[in-house]
Amino acid sequence: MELRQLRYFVAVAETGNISRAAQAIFLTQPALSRQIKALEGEIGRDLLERRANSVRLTAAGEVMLPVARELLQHAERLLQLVRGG
Amino acid sequence: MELRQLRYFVAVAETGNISRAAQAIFLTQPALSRQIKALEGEIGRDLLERRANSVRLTAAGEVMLPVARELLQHAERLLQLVRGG
DNA sequence: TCAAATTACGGTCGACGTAAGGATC
DNA sequence: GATCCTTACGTCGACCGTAATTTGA
Repeated sequence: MELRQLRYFVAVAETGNISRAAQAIFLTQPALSRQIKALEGEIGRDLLERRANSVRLTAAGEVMLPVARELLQHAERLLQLVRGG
Repeated sequence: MELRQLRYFVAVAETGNISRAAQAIFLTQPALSRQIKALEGEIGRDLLERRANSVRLTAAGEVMLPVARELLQHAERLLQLVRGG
């Protein structure tokens, strides 16, 4: 698991749509789809419930989202702290 | 910045020696040395003070170490939470 | 048929290992 | 000279984009 993948996951969760998320983070749909799959594989849980024209978070995804956001904010704070000091 | 690089940095900080850290995390000395350099480049601060037979943390490195540890623990908690739930 | 996701395939960039070089004790 | 760290160089894997396939409204 890497921060990059958490950023991807949060982007998808925020749009509820892999295509738009991909645009938002300047990536293609397949690339993003693959990374989410890889993340799910490593975690051992599905994070998205694939639907017709969109995706929804699974229970595991709902649990993950706020913690992933915290973690990314934590990483931002780390950078500010080390750079600022 | 990726979690992998933070894991590498913590390993180096814990041994005070790139060679031994590399052994501990099953990596070669050059690979580890490069990743630390890359991390320093991205952050914009030196993290290590290169000495004769070892390395020491710089001020920025000392600031970074505890936060990096927290962040990695945070990542572990995330995994446990998502897997356990 | 349209819009979304996935799978397949090829290319490119990055991380790694081996080997060589440099510095300090 | 021994033990570090770094630089150079080639390889392999990972991520990415394009194209093709699949699925559902």
